[in-house]
Formats: sequence, structure tokens, C-alpha cells
Amino acid sequence: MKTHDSPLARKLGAFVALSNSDLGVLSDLFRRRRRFVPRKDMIFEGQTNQSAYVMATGWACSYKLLKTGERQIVDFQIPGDFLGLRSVLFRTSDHNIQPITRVDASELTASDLLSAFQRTPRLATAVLWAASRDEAMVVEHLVGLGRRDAIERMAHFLLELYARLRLVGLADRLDYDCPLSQYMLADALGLSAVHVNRVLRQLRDEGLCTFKNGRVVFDNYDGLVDLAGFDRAYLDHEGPLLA
Amino acid sequence: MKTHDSPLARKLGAFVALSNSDLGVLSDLFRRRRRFVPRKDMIFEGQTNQSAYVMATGWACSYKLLKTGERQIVDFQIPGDFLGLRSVLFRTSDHNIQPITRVDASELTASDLLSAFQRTPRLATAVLWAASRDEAMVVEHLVGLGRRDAIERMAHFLLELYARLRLVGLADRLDYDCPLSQYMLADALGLSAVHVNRVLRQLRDEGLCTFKNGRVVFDNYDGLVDLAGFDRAYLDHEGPLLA
DNA sequence: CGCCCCCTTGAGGAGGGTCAAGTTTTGTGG
DNA sequence: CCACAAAACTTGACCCTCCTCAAGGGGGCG
Repeated sequence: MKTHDSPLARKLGAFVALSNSDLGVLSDLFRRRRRFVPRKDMIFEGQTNQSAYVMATGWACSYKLLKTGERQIVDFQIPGDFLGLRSVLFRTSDHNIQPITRVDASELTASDLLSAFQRTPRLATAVLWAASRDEAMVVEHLVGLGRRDAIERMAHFLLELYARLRLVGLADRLDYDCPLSQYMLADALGLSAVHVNRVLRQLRDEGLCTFKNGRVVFDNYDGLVDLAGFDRAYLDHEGPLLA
Repeated sequence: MKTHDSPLARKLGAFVALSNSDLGVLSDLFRRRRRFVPRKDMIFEGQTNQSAYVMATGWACSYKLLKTGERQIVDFQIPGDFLGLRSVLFRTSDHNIQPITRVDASELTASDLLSAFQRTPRLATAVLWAASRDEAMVVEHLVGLGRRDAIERMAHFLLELYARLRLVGLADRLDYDCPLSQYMLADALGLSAVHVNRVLRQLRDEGLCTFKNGRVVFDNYDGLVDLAGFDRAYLDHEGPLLA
């Protein structure tokens, strides 16, 4: 069955063994497909009674806007990720989500989720695991903004993205496609776009990593890991159910 | 009953109306009291099968350490806050928690929580609200590190703390006791301790706010809100049950 | 063809870091 | 209650990251 190969199934399956009936319940969640176009927000701050989504294809970002008009990107979402999982349980969204590429996503209501959880508690565990991992990524991002300099931040970011994409089968041995502009990287990493450009050039010049024309290539993976102080522990985060 | 006045009951009660039986279930969670001393971590990274706690009195902080030895404080915990709520559902903790003052906290196991939730679903909703608010605070903190300068960051931080303390009855009209050292502020705000000192002096010199000898006093609250671009929306975050 | 977005590079400046030295407050033991 | 040590706070001088401003080039699309 095709949906058993969905990015979400792939991601959850890497940490919790899912039975065929778990997978069946999971694929039921994918019925209401919706499509979104780049640059038109799909969820925005202050909106109430918001749906949540599971990304099937495409990239998106969640962000907040300051009074001054500056933007801080909190996280990027890739296939298999949940969008707005928190806003479905609570009344209003506290952030915006904007597609970066064309996005296909399945819409979920709170009752879809709750009934799926009742049918298979193991799936509930897996979804909680995913939510916990998302939170761990936000915390790691915060640590980077507070205590890493520009080049370490960039290296760490590119490595994290690689690990996430591999998990859903979207990265090859040592490279991946990445539709993010230098402006988006700047807003995610708390830098100016100009400095992002310089940092990328430095990584290239030092033979560590090349990001050009929408593709990231690791020229020296170990060197990059070392520079970034990258430790995958916060991503692997074994699930509570192993069997 | 005394526990009906606990900081946690006070906090949850501000957003979800809790019945007497809800409050009774809640107070059952406070049976196993434990005490911790400053500077000895109560939860640490990598530790498995960790308990969670509800703070009754005292202050603590959650933090991560970089390879280089630098520290980034992710959040502070005050009375009424949960500690390590995530680690109780998942196997290993991804951060450390250290008491700042003497801490009295009630230990909770996963089964304590789940059985309480079964007895009163409204309490489950309230706890989820609290967890969601904690996550919103982490996101707001991330935004500050990425896009606010030092003085805005400090102003925003002091205002957020004030709002949190008021909610549990630990702040007076325009001031509060605060046991945080300038070193801790530095590690939370992504600054050096020296610069924290200068920023505090600037706030004082400009007649906005005075932080001295463990006490924060707002000299010009509105001016500070304006400087910080502070918007309480992410804290108020109305619960899903109003009645 | 022209516009818009994105990338690139240079020059100059500001915010915040580091180092260093001195002062005040807090905590501990006698 | 005092003496002393350890933290915590304060301030100055200097410097480095990263920002801002500015200008130019490439590529995709209506």
C-alpha cells in the first residue's frame, strides 16, 4: 500500500515499530488533501479554530513577526512533519506558517487525531514522540542563537536538516535539495542575508560544504560536524516503545 | 484546604475553571514532596527514567551545555511550573535542570498524571494548556535571541517574568523578588555578564526599571513595555474551556 | 523585454565580547 | 556578632563579529 511509504510513516516507523493496523489507521488520516502555494500563509498568528496538517510534499516555515517588521523563523517543516499540532488543541495560533514551495498536506481535526489515538495507542505514543522531537529541535535552535557564532550556527543547521531529510528519504548519501533562500536562512539563524552569504562562502572556501543552486553538498562531513559541535542525540531520542 | 491555594492551582485556575473535585484530584498530586539544594542538578541530560515535578517553592533553570563549556539557559521555573514534563513521557532527558534557590517540589510519575487525567479530563486540558504555554515561552525566547538587541531582550525578559510571577501571586503591584544573578541572566539572554551589567544600568539610568539586591522594580512600566515591544498575548493564551 | 528576486562583494561602523582590576554583598565558621 | 572568603557586581579600555549601506550581476517569468 502506498501510504505505508508516506514520509510520516517512515519517520514514525524509525522509532516505534508500527503494525499493519497502526499503518492502516495512519493512512486514514491522509484523506483530506489540500494544496497550498508559496508565500501565502496557511496558518497565521491570532487565527482561531485552526486545522492542523501533515505535510506530504513541499517545504514550509513557521515564523513570528516583531512590531518592527523583522521576522524570526522558528522552524522549517518538511514532508512527514506536523503543522500547527499545537493550534488544533488550543484556540488560537501563536505563529504563522507559510509554504516555501508548493505544499500538499493532509488536513487533520482534533477529533481525527483523538479517534486515531483511541484505535491504536501505539500511534498516540509515536505522535507524542514526534511532538517531543519537534520541541527538542526548537530548544537546540534556541541554544544555537544564544551561544553559537554565525558559522557554527550555519553548519549546525545544515547538518540537522540533513538528518531530518534522511529520515524521510529525501537526502542522498552526502547531499540534498534545499529550496531555502539566503534571506530565509538569515531569518532563521538570526543573521543578515549579507552575512549568510559570506558564511556560506567561507564554508565553501574551507572545503567543508557547498550550498549552491538549491543543493547542499557536504565536502567534508566530519569536519563540519566538528566545527558545529553537532551531536545527533537530540534527534534520535529513542521512543518509549522499542518492539 | 491549603492545597487549593497552591501556585499550580492558582495558575491553572486563571484559565480553566476548576471544580472542587478537580482541585481535590490536583492536591492528590502533591503527596510526594522532595527538597533540592541550589547548584545540584535535579535532572540531567541523558538521564533515563526520570521523574517529573511540580514546583511548590523556589526557582530553578533548565539549560544545555555546549561542547565548549558554554551554557545556554532555556527557561526558568518558578512555583506552579512543571519540571521535566517531557522527560516523564520519553525515555531520556535532553536538558539539565538545576535549582537556583532551595526548591520544594512534588514528584510525579507518568501513572500519577495519567490516572489524574482519567479522573478529571478538565484537569488534563488544563495541564495541556500549561505545557502549550511553556512551549510558547520558549518560542518567544528564541525570537528574542534571534531578533532583539540586548536592551530589548532584557526588558522583555523582566516583563515576562513579572507576568508569570503575578499569575502565581509572587509579584506585587510593580515589583518582585528575583534571585537570579547577572551571570544567569547572561546565560539566558545570550549575552556576556559584563554586558548584562551595562544593560541593567542603562535601564536604571533611563528611569525604566531597577534590578538591585535581588529585587526588580518597574520605574516606568509603560515605557518598558514599549521598549520591549512586549505583547502578553502569547502568555494569556485562553484555554479551550472557559466555563 | 523588463521586472523581480536572489546572489555577491566592498567599505565603514556599531553592538557586544574579552580582559583586567576594583568594590560590594552574601555566606560561613568561629 | 564578627571575620574572612567567596560570589556577585561594577567600570574602563580595546577589539572583533556581524550589521548597514551601496552597487552590480544573473536567472526565471509574464
